[in-house]
Amino acid sequence: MLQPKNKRMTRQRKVILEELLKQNAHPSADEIYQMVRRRMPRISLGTVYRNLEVLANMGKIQKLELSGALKRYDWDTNKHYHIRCVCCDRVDDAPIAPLNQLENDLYGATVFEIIGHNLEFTGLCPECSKKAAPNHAE
Amino acid sequence: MLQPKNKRMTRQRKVILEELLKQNAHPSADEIYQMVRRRMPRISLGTVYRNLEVLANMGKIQKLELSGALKRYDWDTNKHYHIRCVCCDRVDDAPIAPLNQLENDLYGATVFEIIGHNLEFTGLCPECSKKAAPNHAE
DNA sequence: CTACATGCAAATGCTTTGCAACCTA
DNA sequence: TAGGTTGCAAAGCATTTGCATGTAG
Repeated sequence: MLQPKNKRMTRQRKVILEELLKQNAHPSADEIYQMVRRRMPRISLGTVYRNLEVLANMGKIQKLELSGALKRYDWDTNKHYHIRCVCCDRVDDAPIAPLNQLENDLYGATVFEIIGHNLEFTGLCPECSKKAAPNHAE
Repeated sequence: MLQPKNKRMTRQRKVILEELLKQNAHPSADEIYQMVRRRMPRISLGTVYRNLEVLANMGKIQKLELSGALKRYDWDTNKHYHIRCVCCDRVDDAPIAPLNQLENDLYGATVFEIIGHNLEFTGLCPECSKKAAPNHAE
């Protein structure tokens, strides 16, 4: 949580960011570790975790607050929602605009000082949908 | 995940449910364990986890899919949203009606078969709000 | 009776951290 | 050169699981 203020752009930091930028998916820390490892075999998982945290704090990437067990990372720092497959945990962007007025609806109705909100859809991706209903009479 | 079909109402199961029903908050498994332990000192944490899972599958309670590290449990099985304090992790119900039309907006726009959605607000509870801005000139 | 449950302890899996060596600005 | 950073390994923590014993129906 406590981090130095003066951040360096180390080789590791740069490669982690580069690899994440290539992704359309929303990889987990370990998946990013596997990708980075192809270019830097000696990098450690701990370094990946530390750098993802730093990059998120720098605002260069977004740490997704999703309901699954693993944390996931997104190079797209714009506000947007996600949809997660309940079966295989695949995460896509949800094609829906941000609900900007939502937080106003809560204003005055709660004792909390509202900071933000997060919306997540759950569903079945095409692959798992097929698997779940193999004898589905269309 | 795989569970027997014929569920029994054991002493442990009953006490866990009773204690959860008393709560206005949304306790974690360990918090429930602590509460139940006062009445059944020899109950194990594993039993609490197993029973919370069973009770959720029976539809008697709700397992919250929130973004925090811990899973939380709610006796209110009706669809509703929550607001979480980013500072102390306190979770309250969000005073806002379910957005039933939301999933329709996605229909046809995604390759996913939509199952549901979850909306979570983040904010500061009154206590943490005070702590965060002690010299706030109102 | 017997299939389901429990208590206990060990195992799991993701994430964090202490530390000495190593770089980057 | 100083302070941030790394690799490695160990620790942390929530949650799950194997197994022998106990119990509800």
